[in-house]
Amino acid sequence: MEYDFTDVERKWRNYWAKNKTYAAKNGSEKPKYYVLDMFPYPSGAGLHVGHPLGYIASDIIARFKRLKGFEVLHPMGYDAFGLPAEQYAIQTGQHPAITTEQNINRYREQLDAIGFSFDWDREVRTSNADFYKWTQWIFIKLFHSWYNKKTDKAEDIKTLITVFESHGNGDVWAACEEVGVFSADDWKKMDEKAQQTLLLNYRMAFLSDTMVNWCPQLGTVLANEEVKDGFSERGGYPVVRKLMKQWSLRISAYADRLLNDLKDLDWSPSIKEIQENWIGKSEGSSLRFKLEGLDEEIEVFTTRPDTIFGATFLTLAPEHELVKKISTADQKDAVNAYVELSKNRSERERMADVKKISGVFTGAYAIHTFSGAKIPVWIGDYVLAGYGTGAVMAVPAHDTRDYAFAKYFDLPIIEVVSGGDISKEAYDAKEGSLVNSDFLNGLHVKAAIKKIIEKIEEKGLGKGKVNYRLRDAIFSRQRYWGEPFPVYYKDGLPYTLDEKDLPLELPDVDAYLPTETGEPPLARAKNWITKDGYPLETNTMPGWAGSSWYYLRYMDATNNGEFVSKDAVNYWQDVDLYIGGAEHATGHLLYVRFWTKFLYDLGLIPAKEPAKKLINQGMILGRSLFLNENTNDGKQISYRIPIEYADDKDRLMIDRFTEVKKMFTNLEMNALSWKTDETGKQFILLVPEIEKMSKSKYNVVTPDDIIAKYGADCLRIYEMFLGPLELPKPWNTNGIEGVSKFIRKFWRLYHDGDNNFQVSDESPTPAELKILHKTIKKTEEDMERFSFNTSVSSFMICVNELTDLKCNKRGILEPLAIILAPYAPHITEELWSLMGNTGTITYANFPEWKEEYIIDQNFEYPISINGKTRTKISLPLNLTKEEISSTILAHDEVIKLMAGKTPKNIIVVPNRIVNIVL
RNA sequence: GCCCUGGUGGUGGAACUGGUAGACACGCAGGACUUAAAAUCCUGUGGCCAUUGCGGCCGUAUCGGUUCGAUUCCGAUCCGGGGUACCA
Repeated sequence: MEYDFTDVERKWRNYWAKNKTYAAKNGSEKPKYYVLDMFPYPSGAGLHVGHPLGYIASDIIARFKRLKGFEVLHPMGYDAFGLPAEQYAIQTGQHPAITTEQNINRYREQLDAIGFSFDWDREVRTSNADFYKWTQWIFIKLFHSWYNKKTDKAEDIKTLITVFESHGNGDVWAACEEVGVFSADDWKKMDEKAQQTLLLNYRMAFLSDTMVNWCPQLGTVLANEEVKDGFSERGGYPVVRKLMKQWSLRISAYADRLLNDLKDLDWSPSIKEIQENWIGKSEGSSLRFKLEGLDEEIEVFTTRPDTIFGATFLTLAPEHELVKKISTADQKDAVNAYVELSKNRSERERMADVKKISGVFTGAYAIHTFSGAKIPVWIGDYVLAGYGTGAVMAVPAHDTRDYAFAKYFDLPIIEVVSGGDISKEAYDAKEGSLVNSDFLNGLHVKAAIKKIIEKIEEKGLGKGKVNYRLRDAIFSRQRYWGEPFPVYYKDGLPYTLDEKDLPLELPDVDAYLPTETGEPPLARAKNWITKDGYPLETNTMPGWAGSSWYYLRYMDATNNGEFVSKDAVNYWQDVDLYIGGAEHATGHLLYVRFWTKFLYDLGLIPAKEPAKKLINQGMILGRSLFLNENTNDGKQISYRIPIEYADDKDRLMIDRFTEVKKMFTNLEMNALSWKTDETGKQFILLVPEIEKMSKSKYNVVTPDDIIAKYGADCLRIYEMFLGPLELPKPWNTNGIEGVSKFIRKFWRLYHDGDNNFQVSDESPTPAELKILHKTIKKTEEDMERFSFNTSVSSFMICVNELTDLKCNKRGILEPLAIILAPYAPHITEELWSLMGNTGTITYANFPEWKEEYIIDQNFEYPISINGKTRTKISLPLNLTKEEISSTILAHDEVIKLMAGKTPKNIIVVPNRIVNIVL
């Protein structure tokens, strides 16, 4: 008779559900701890063994914190709007809500089977109207806000209107589109339409013509981070640039705060760095150049104003507005041809051609601001229209791209910073001193930058400026399965619905496709108008809308009157530990920070960052198997074989070959290298390869199979035992037997040889107490640094040692059950109850370890000679350095090892090591 | 190219602040129990040499440095994973 996990695990899961064991209490007396997982998109494929990795880790922390006396918020929900359900709807006509519901039910079953301690009363689904009501509500807040750079925060648009009414916009410093100066009188004379049009330039959520990433196959625009190398991240379809009227969110207003506040976050250096790069702050100066014979100026942005005397030409982006105006008659044709060419080249082509230099001379000349020299103005598509001013002052000696351009078109190169060899390559480093630079000569780069900016500002030619790479976030999607905008149009201008009319529910449509005229699917809905007859917005919000604030909703998930109550948010504040994949670094994790800061600015929430600590769990990789066939002409063809056809030695036995043959019509049996096993059966040895786990790669392992065979506790411990949480690792079940053995061995500590429960009330011996207390200490320390794999090891050591001592004493086994409970909740509940406790182990007290049980009287010193360990000598702990060295040197074995030599030096580190130098 | 990570037995990994490298587990080999198997238990297991007895040498990607002592710190190189890419 052995431990039967099936019944025990089922029994306790039912108990937890029935008793709402994991319900979190708002406003509890206890200190709070909020541990959150990135909620999943419920795909049709269900969970594979990689998904629960992070959930198990967070669940262990949640359970540990409960034992430590915290009120723990540990919720789960679904990121339920999204493309796959909609694509499926297009193919089958089935409403995406139905597919989504089915998938969620499947996810829920799988999650429940693992024994997570989620508070399911707080479940959220972004596609539920009572959730997206508040997503729409936040959008309305964004629409009615502007970013005041003077106070450095978002404010109600009313404060801006008040200023306009009294002073116009002359003194307003806002994050906004380019707006001309107007006075209070001008403002008052404007009609409603003019005023609204103007305000649209200031709003945090605004409508504008934007160059977007249009994906024709998906029929929608995509955000920058949804595009990889010119193809859509989902589906891998080509993406083109297109000018469209779109909703955008003014995330760029927060660029500096998003960057600065990173330093206080306990997030991994790599995620911080990815965000830093994505925000892309660069400091420099703007600078205007006059054009010869024209009443126009070109403004450039440069981070190296110190190299101004090395500027030998200017380069404009082909899209630059001055291109047409300044081109001379004899260059006009060449310029037009080049502009046309670049316009039609897709992003993809531009990227592929990075190394290919192209450009054309406009015929115009600029006057060098300081030297007065005539310098030519060129066009080149290495200059991007969207960054800085779309124009650069080219300093070929000190910029690699300018250097390549100058070499190619044979333009002059003047060295102005010493230190490199400009005959060979550009010298980009910000080190060295200035030469050939008039009043800057002799200065170091940093000092020169400071001086030249002063000079530029003094002459009124420009000013010190900061530029960001971060673009405003495009917020419309031409899709069905997303949040409808709470927006209608009057006179062609957008207005928001009244808050009391929320939610604006997603209407039914006859097909999930764009209309014949190319409008989004919502244009198909009947009566898609307000009660006053105004047309409603037909775009929907992107996938990341709901996920940008869902962590707040969990705090107060059923509140119908507010997105989250003040009491709830003041108690829970923010997420203490957030666990999820690193692939969300530039998307979700940036947007959720942005929305948090926005809501904070409006005084709606107390914390300005969503999550204090973030851990990115490593991906669990799949192991794919390939069958290699040698063709007659000596080539090799690989077939991907579903892993369920192979045995645990990667062998495809002959009796399963017919099934495989059905998948591949060309597969020739006699072209394969068959081998014979011990029993005479034929098989083919398949070739493994480690890659991402995915349905299409036939390498998915589901948690269900593992749980059926070994139990949920075993799956939980095994996933933790695989290695450090953050590292990516291939899935294999090689070690799972070891974990399963450990669980059975643990069970046997509490039982006699016939599986009868048997725990004694004898007092524990010092040896037993030592084993227990060092394990408590170790697991507690490991928990602090999220080192779950090493904790599992120490549990194994503990159980092994107690087994050796045949210890079955309550004084040891009861605390042991508690410290193991976060990892193996089912078996420990059962043992806890067998030991006579009523109720759950969840809220027991985590035992405290005591130093007195752990410390030894002696320390076994490793004795090294010249740094190499030679022997070990046990000595009492309380000796002085001198006592230790004299005892050691007098020791027989040491005398033998020293072979008559006199030690040159002896290093004694108390309770660590002794090293004798000969 | 640039930035960030990582490289330890046959395998997953441990060694937390420079102080006994390889914990724990898998696998493998041998043994006990059993009619047999499963389960369980015991022994061994980095490499090379010597194994009658101690033992000796090498070893944390490679090369070099700092140190009484380096998987850990520093420099250079190689390889893997991730991010990013005309951002002026």
